[in-house]
Amino acid sequence: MFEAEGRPKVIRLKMPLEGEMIVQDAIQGEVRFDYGVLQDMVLLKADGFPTYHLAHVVDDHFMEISHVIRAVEWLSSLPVHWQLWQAFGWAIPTYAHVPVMLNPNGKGKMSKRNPPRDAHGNIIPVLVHDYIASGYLPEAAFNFLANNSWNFGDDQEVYTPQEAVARFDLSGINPTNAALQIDKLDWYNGVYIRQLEPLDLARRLRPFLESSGYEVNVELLSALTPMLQPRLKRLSAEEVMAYAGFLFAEDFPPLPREVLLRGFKGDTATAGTALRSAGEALAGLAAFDAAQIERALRATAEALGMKPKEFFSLLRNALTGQEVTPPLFDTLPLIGRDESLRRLAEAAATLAG
RNA sequence: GCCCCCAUCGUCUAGAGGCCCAGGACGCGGCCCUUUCAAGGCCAAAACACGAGUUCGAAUCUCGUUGGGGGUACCA
Repeated sequence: MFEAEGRPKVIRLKMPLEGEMIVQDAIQGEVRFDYGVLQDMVLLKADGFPTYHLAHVVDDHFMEISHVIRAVEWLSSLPVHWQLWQAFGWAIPTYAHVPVMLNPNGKGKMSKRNPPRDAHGNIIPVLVHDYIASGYLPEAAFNFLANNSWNFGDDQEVYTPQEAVARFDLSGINPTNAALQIDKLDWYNGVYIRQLEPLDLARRLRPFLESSGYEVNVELLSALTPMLQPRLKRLSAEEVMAYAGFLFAEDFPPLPREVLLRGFKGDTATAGTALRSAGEALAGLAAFDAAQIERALRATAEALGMKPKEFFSLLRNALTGQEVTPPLFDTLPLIGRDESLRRLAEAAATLAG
């Protein structure tokens, strides 16, 4: 009669009206549902296409799927699927409903539709791809994720996928929903960055610098990378520049007095003397390498009766213009002897004038 | 509303009745190292949601409450 009237029709799965259904889940254990509250779900829509429920069971049967692993939000539809398997008379695969990832603040599940935000209101990435683009190493992301709702055991936090696979078992998954702790991802990332071969790190850093518009001198980057390695939290031009921007600047214009004297408590004349003395010491070196530079500069500081801290902060100001840099002994060779001497002389001149 | 799942430090977790006045990690605080920043080392603070049971004994078992999450579509 419906058809005669031209009305659309669907095909539903008839569920028992009463009784209790017991399903098995590898993580949640035995779950019970009253048939009374379960609906007759649509299997074929009016347009003739199957719903997920039908497609899932039919597809997975013919694809010989052994384990269905999905998030707990699917647990509610498990009875329908269970009933379908039984209706078809097919063997039911192992179901495992894993906990969902909660937003970092623990409120609501992670979703790209409503991305979480940090304390500053910035969007926190949701897609794995976005994490990679944000400078997180795949190996760090894996390790971090693996430690959510599961753990390696033996109080070991850092491990490889191979090690994890060897130990992993569905029954070891903690059914509790877990909030993502981005701070810990940052820590993992640092751990993995430090484990990289320096040249590998340099290679991975390069595209991030280039996409930010920096021209990369491969030799310089390779020499710089070991200094960056213990300091970087992520692969990002921003972090690299925070430490070594002075090596990437187009030119190095004269620095104002307040920059040159930043953090220095002594008088200007003393500062000027220190810079000139450092220049003289460096000029006389047989080789411009870290070991010789360190020996010469420490001797100079001692001769001047200055504490290393005040002496080196003056040099850092004059040579880099930055408050934070990798250790000077290592970075000076990257600046080069001539340019280093030029910067020291220029700074001394500024202070004298 | 109804149904389902979950519940240990701020966060991720260890813990499957006595080994726990609860262990590890991140973060936080302090100290050491130190030319700045990191890294590294050491120390500290920090939790069994609550209430009833069961038991000689409960973070571990049961029930309830509260809280959180999810589902209630001709979406996945």
